[in-house]
Amino acid sequence: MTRQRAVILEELRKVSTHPSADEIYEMVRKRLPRISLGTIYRNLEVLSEKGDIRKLDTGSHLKRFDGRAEDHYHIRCLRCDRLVDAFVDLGADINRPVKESSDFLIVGHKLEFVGICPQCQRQAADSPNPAAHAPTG
Amino acid sequence: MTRQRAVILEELRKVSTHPSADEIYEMVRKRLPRISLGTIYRNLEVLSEKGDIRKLDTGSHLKRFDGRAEDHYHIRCLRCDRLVDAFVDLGADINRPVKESSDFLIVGHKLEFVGICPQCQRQAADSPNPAAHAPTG
DNA sequence: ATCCATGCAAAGCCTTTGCACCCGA
DNA sequence: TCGGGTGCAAAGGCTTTGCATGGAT
Repeated sequence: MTRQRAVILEELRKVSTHPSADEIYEMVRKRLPRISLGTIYRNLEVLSEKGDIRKLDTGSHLKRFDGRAEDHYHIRCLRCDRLVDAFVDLGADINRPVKESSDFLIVGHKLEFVGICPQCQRQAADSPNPAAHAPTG
Repeated sequence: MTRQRAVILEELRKVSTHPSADEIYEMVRKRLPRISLGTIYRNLEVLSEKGDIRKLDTGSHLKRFDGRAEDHYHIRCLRCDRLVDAFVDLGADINRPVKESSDFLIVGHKLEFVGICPQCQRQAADSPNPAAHAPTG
């Protein structure tokens, strides 16, 4: 665990904004001005493989990272792309119907809720936006 | 609806493999040898905005397209990235717990199941692979 | 002394975009 | 004639990678 890796992990754990690699780069650079983007990417990869953090590749093309390693879902704002944690209990084993009807060996699922965040709901009063999409996955 | 757009739609509807833009390019090129990748991308965008097809941006970095426009989920193979349809009924409104506990205006969700496809399960006997990831979203 | 991680920069991959041409209305 | 769609090629955004240096054991 190099200093770079430690700082990346620390900074990521400080926030709940699920920053992108580039945003993490900016955060870390304040403490380690000479760090490179490549190092950021390499360490984010290592940390997520170790299970210390999570790489979120659902949704947009831009990958986001989560300092919370325990299982939980996220809600994404369709307007501003804000991503927040959602610690909800869905009440049942969501995989079961698929396990029963498919010949795949199901090991899990990726689920992300989409909606409009409170901030954007307020703004929506001013400038309404062109609707949104439902289940896709 | 230009000839190019029509052929793209036709070819996409012929298959159930959820091809990428590049794969669609190769498919369409057999019928329209002079078509360009740019046209493929532009038309896939238009078609998915019209609701004729679906753009699948869950999972990998590579976008896939689905000729079936009606709501359904997918299962992705962790080993070979194969993507198959899963027309399952989850039995309950998956959004409800989130609607109740979040201040977002929930409009839907993206869900993708992950597992090992039958083909890869067989191969796994020969060369076991390094585990897999569970819920991420 | 060795080995791995770093910094730097270049390359890579997928996708988007500018622009002139062409085709159909 | 007009306007949008096309082909082509270049640019773009994010991520990965090669290589020599550098720090730690």
